[in-house]
Amino acid sequence: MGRPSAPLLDVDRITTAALTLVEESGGFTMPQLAKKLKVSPSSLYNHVSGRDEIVELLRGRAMSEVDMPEVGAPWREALAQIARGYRDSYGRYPRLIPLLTAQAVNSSAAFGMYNTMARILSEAGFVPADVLRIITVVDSYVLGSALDLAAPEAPWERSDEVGVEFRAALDTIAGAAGTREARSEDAFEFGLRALLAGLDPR
Amino acid sequence: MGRPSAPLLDVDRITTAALTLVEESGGFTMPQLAKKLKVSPSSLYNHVSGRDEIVELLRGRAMSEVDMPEVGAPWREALAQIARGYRDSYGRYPRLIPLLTAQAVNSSAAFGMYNTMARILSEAGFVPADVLRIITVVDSYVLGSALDLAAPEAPWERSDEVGVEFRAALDTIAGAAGTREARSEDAFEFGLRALLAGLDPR
DNA sequence: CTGTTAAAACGAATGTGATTCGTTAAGTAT
DNA sequence: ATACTTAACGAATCACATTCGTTTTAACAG
Repeated sequence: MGRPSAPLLDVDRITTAALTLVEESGGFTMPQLAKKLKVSPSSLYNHVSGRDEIVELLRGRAMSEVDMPEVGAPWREALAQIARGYRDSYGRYPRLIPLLTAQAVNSSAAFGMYNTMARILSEAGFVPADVLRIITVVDSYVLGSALDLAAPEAPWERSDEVGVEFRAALDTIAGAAGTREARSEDAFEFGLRALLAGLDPR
Repeated sequence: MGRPSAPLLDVDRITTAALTLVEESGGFTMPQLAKKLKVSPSSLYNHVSGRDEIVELLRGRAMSEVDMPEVGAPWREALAQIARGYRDSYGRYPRLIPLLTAQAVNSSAAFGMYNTMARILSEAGFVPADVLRIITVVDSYVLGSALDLAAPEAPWERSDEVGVEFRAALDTIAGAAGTREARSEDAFEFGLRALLAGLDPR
């Protein structure tokens, strides 16, 4: 067939198609991707180095949409805003998360976030060792919450093996009609508040 | 060759070999597993339904080693102990974690933990809705921390793109000679304390 | 223009992985 | 003994990631 007059592919189209596939089916393969793009699998390698690079592109796509707080805001608010934005950027594409956790982070988009958090915490009066701890903790909590959001269903969806206290807790969600997604967000917000409340520059 | 006089395989041996492979190489494939067991790949299917079941067996192996606090302990202590044990059970096999996050939870080992947490929190005076929130939050935090532990290296191991405050924070770990593993645990402990400090039965 | 180079598609081929199936031989119950 | 089940094997199938050689054409230098 030879080279087409107008290019059929570019990195952006590949990324978008991959993201669509992930959202639809929870994953993607090179043949699937090629099919969606009406192209043969090997053609993809003219634009990306391989499957791993596509995963990194997806990470970049998800992370790009985090916005930073304005300077001067109270540190708890600022930190909460970053954490929320970070978590939401994952929440937009829940099924993407398991793919991202399987591979080492390479996106530079994360750096801006780490830097901003470090500045906020330093100005709040935390010592450098605690700054690093808190960044790690927030990072872990956000990632864990994202995984919770991505879980196809809560593991406790089976009525046996559940004790009375747990049952009482589960009954509260049976009444209130909230989606699993909404409950995940509610829990995230609750935990974030608790975490921030428990921090203190001494 | 036909059936051997003594069975070469059983579920336990398969699980152990798979765990060894994961620890050694970060993953396992059916052929690798068969080779390690000196058996042909297809023989494995006489004992397990497939690869996914082996992953679930690995989860069970990791989770089985969490011990529960004695009754009557202060709720913060009890909760902290569970969270630590939960996290340590992952920490024993760090390279296992990415495999587990890629698949839905099916292990009943987690139930005992959820039930115990529900009991502790109820007795501490938390309302059912908050009990569920806290269980979710702790679950997320532990899983996220486990992922942090499993990460091959912190994403900020590149000197460019790092702001001054962040650099100051990073310098604190350059001096003190601690392993990445130790730092991860330190951060986990720090965050756990903050989280529990921020909780209150009202 | 014209000739060369590089880009972008393709199809074929390779290697690996998961899984299934038919066969065989050894244990086990009747 | 006979029949059934268990647990191994090897061959075969199917999907996937990736590489390579080929082809067509766009872009560019003279």
